[in-house]
Amino acid sequence: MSAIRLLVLGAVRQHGRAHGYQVRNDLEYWGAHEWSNAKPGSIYHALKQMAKQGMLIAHEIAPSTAGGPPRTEYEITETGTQEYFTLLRESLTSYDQKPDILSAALGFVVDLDREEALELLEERVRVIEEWRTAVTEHYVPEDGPEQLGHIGEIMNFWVHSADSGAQWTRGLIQRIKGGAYTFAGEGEPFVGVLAEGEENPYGTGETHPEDAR
Amino acid sequence: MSAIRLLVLGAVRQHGRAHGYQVRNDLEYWGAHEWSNAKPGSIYHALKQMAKQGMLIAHEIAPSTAGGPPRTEYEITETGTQEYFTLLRESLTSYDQKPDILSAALGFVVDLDREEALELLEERVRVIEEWRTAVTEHYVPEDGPEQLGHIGEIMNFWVHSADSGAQWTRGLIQRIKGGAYTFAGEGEPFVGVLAEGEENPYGTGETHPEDAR
DNA sequence: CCCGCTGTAATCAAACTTGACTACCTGCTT
DNA sequence: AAGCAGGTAGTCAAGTTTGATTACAGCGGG
Repeated sequence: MSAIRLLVLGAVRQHGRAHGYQVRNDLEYWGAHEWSNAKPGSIYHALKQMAKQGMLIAHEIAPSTAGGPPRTEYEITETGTQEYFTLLRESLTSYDQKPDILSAALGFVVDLDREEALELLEERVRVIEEWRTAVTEHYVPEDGPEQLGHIGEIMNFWVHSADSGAQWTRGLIQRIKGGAYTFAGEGEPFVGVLAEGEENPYGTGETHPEDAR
Repeated sequence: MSAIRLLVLGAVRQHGRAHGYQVRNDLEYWGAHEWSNAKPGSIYHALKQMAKQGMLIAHEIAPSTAGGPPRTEYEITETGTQEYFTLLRESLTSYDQKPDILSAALGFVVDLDREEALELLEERVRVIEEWRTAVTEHYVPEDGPEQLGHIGEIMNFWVHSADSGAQWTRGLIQRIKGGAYTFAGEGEPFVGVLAEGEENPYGTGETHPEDAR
């Protein structure tokens, strides 16, 4: 699974109704073009695909107030909302060491209630720990890890990343337990989207260092 | 860039001459199907593509000794070798927080000489540190990170990962400085491929825990 | 002897991703 | 008044990835 569907569903949902360019702009605002595959092509493709699959309804809109070709607005359906929460929960608990999935989920974690978020994150820690045990048990030869030579460094790297990920998750759990952030049903939600016309301080301006791949 | 080209080039190079299934088997032996997109389709596609681009030469082979359709053996060219080392150096120094690239490069790091490997890894640490500085400076609003709300956790996560990655790299540098592993030109290289007929202890047997996405 | 099972080897369609490109309008300049 | 820079909105072809499926050979049991 890639992060794009979760990102797009989440963006549309926060707006209630959004066209492609709005979604694209939100994702840029969140920095998603830096750490995920949220490029225009992928976004429009995801919108069309999910409309075809009944997660979004496409509304054709008259040639737009401000320039450009006729645009399509999308609205999330019941199926789409279910899919959204399924993806969100999955992304928070699963450990596939692709950081874009977790990043995307973090952006939406407050759509859950505080208690569920904590449960999912604790599950995440458990999953990472299990993964760690299984990997070390399964991949270390009986006659010691020296057998692996430098190949062992790959495993070493995975395990290090897993430990670091688990530690970070524990920190997040503490912050959430400590009352940080506003979760579902706790009053005025934090608004993470740009209103129509609001300027985007993090738009694709000067090149960011990450571009130096 | 994805890890697949580096993996495939490296595998072919170690064999001298290899057909798709051999490459596929090596990658499985290295656990690459767990942490990268090294699925059959991608491997065969990469072989064909790189043959078209002159990095590999394809030799049609008679219908094979042991079952299956006629197979094609691939041999790396001079261009392919250059590309291999370019990719390898890039993968060691770049920081794109996609762990599969680094993992792949780790598997081949001993194809460089010890001194160059150290230089590249030190460069990697520098790149990560620069990235960290740039990101924190660029993405933290003037009026403090609290402005970001829970969205700030995404950045927090990136930064934590970057720090962890830098720390791990420093550890690796120490181990290599301390004389670990056998690098290019230091005698008998470590053999990380399966000989024809050798059984693969890490083949796709029982499900690994990572499959629980 | 032939049927299904396993292992070897590769292909294919469908989905996804990428990066460049089109098209249109507004406002500012010359 | 022409033109062009810049913002808005989206499309497209080419390339890549995925997961399922095909094709063939050898082997063992009934």
